[in-house]
This record gives sequence, structure tokens and C-alpha cells, in this order.
Amino acid sequence: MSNDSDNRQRILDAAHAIFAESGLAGLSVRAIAARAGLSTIGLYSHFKGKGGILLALYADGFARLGEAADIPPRVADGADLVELLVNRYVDFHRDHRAHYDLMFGMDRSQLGEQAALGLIARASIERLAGTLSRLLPAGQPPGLALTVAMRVWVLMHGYVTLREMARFRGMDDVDWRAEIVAAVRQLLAGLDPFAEADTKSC
Amino acid sequence: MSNDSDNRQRILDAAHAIFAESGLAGLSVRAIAARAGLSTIGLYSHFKGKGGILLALYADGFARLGEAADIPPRVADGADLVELLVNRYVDFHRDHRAHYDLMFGMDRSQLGEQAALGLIARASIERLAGTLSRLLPAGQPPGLALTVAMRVWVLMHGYVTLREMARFRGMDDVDWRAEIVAAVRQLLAGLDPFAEADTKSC
DNA sequence: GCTTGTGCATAACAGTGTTATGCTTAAACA
DNA sequence: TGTTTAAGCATAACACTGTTATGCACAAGC
Repeated sequence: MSNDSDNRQRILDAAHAIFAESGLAGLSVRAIAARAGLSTIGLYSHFKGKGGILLALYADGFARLGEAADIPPRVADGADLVELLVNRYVDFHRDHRAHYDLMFGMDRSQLGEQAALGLIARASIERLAGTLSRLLPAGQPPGLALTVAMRVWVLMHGYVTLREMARFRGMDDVDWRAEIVAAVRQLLAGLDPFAEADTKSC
Repeated sequence: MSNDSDNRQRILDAAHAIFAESGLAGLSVRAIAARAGLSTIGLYSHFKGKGGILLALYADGFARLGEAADIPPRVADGADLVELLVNRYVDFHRDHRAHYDLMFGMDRSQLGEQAALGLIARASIERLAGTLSRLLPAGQPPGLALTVAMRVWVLMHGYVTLREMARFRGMDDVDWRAEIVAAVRQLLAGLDPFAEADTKSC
């Protein structure tokens, strides 16, 4: 007979496989259990029900997104860095759509306690901030990279989520990736007016 | 006995009330029917099941958002216009959260045919474009207002959806509304470099 | 006056997440 | 080593969900 934590891993693998194949729609407790060759009760002894499974997938998604955002200096820098970063983000949205929807989707009710979610997301944005800090002028306050990372994330997230809506508005031809790259570059270029924008008006 | 279309309106009213009170979680077919004083079958003769109800709520949400984005010149202009627009958008996200999640949420699987959704959303962004066109320099190409509206929408949508995530990252103090206003103003100020950003690199 | 069709209710079906009950087996302790 | 305790697991059920087949009542059209 197999080890105890072996079955736990089997459930996780089955959930990952079903999630990648059919998304949240096909991710039923019984489907996971059947694929893992177990009964449904395993999801409640090893995890906290379906919410625990979703939380694991949520964390896995942010781990992968963090990897995508973590570009070492030897890979790219300067202007190429922005383009590579945007491309990786758009690729992630395209290739891991179920994960993206779970991570940034609106109804977090099935995901368990809200407090844990922020900690998981934090690691990803810190890796994004680490990457972006190489584009900032030297001698900036330490929190600036995080704020800039947040703004860059806002741009990329806004574009990829509204992209499908725009598809119906006769904007098929637009090269969205180039548009996002341009927007991020403009954001980084206008960094100084941004830094004092909270207190001053332009 | 009441008129036929009377019951249809009763179902719609019940769905609106439940949706506003308890969101998508409480919006079950039986709950709507019970609140309307009818049987569940009415949702299938008057609408196409629950999907038809959701589509009606979706359309209603975009109608309200379109109203919020439609600011006549006598109400505000210039710098005030951007601030009012952003405030109305953030207010809409706060006050009609269930609607917002349904409109921009990730899983559109329950909403019926995708083609109809784009047409509904189009009316809203056109009203936003109409408002924003007053801030553009004269003599611009006619499609520019729509593109700018799209970019402004991207910014506002990205901010409001990532706001809760950032709340867990020690960014409570940030005045988000001012930040969004600043971002939109920077976008409008840097319009010319934006307009040719698709083909040129900065 | 008869037929047709629509609105509506009842009840059922297939699916969902969850859990109470009980069995088996491994670990812990005397 | 013998006994107790706890954890993993299966079966079956519960309370939901959206949907629909069946049947009934009533208004419209010919």
C-alpha cells in the first residue's frame, strides 16, 4: 500500500490535470477523486474540501506567475526587459487561463480565508518589483519599486482582461502586446510626475 | 389574475433585489421564483433559464455604468472631468459590486452567447468615449476617442480589481482614487507619444 | 364549439459540495 | 506485547443546484 502523503499528492496531481484540461467547470470533487483513484472523502481529510484544492491551485498559479516575472539580468535588460516581461505576462494569461481566472477572478468565496491569499500574491509582486527595480534610476526610496510594480501590474492586468471585450468592438487589428509595451514604457518614462502625483495635481 | 408580462417583470424585480442583497451566491432559481411568488418554471418560459436572468442583469449593469460615464459638459469639464469620471467608476465598483463582478468576471459560461455581450458593452464604452472626447485636442481622427476610452477603462478597471489584492501588501494608506486620477491624467497628457507607440519604439 | 398554444405548478432528474457512520490499519502508550 | 487511540478511507446519505417532462387551466383563433 502507498504512503499517506502519496494519496495527497495523487489528489493534487489529479486536480492540476483536470484544471488544466477543463478549467473550473470540470473541477468537481467527484471528478478529482475518480481521477486519483480514491473516494471523495480524501479531499476533506487531506485538504479542507474543494476550497483547499482551489487554494493550492491559486498558490501554484502565483508561483508560476512569479517565475515568469523573475527575469535575471543576464536574460534581458533595458528596453528588451519591458517587452519580455509583457510578453511573458500575456503568455501566462493565454496558456494558463484557468489559473489566471482563479487568481484574479472576482468571486473569491470558495477560496477560503482571504488573509492567506494576499500573502501568496505578495511573493509574486515582489519578484516583479525586483525585476523592475533595474529600470529605475538609482537612489530611489526602497518602496518605489513595489509601487511601480503595482502600477505595471495594473496596466498588464487591465489590458489582458478587457482584451476579449474589445474584440467585439472592431479592434481586432490592434497589436495588443505592442500597446501594452508602449503603455508600460510610458509609465516608466513618466516616473517622476507619477511619484508626486498623489499629493499634487498636474 | 395579473397580466402575462406582469409575472415576467416580477421575476426580473426579484432577481434584481436578490442580486443586490446577496450577489451571485444567493441568486438561485428557486430563490428568485419564491421571491416573485411563482414557480421556478417561469424562468424558463419568460427567460432562457438562469442564463437569461444573468444576461438581463449584465445588460442592466452596463446601462448603469454607461450612465455613470456619461457626463454632460454642463456638469464638469477639463481637470474636474477626469476626477469626476474616476470617482464615479470607483463608486460603481463599490456600490454595485455584484454587477461589476458579473460584467467583468472571468467565467462568462453561464451568460449565454458571447456575441451579444460585446454589443451590450459597446454602448457603455461609446458613452465613455463621448465624454473623454472633450478632453482631446481638436482635429483628431474619429477613432481616437474610442481608443483613448479603452485605455482609460483599462487603467480604472486594473486599479479597482487589483485594489483588494494590494490591501494585503501594506498599501492601505495609498489614496487609490487620487492615484487613478493621476494615472489617467498622465495618460491623457502623453497622448501624442501614445498615438504612435504602436509602430515606433520609445 | 373546437382546437391550439401559452403560462404555470408539481415532481422528478442529474449534478454539486459536504458529512455522518463505520471499517481498517498504523501509531502510541502501558 | 497488548491495548488504546487516531488517521485514512469507503459508502451512503443530505441539502442544495439548474433543468425539464408531464399535466392542468385558461385565453385566442378559426
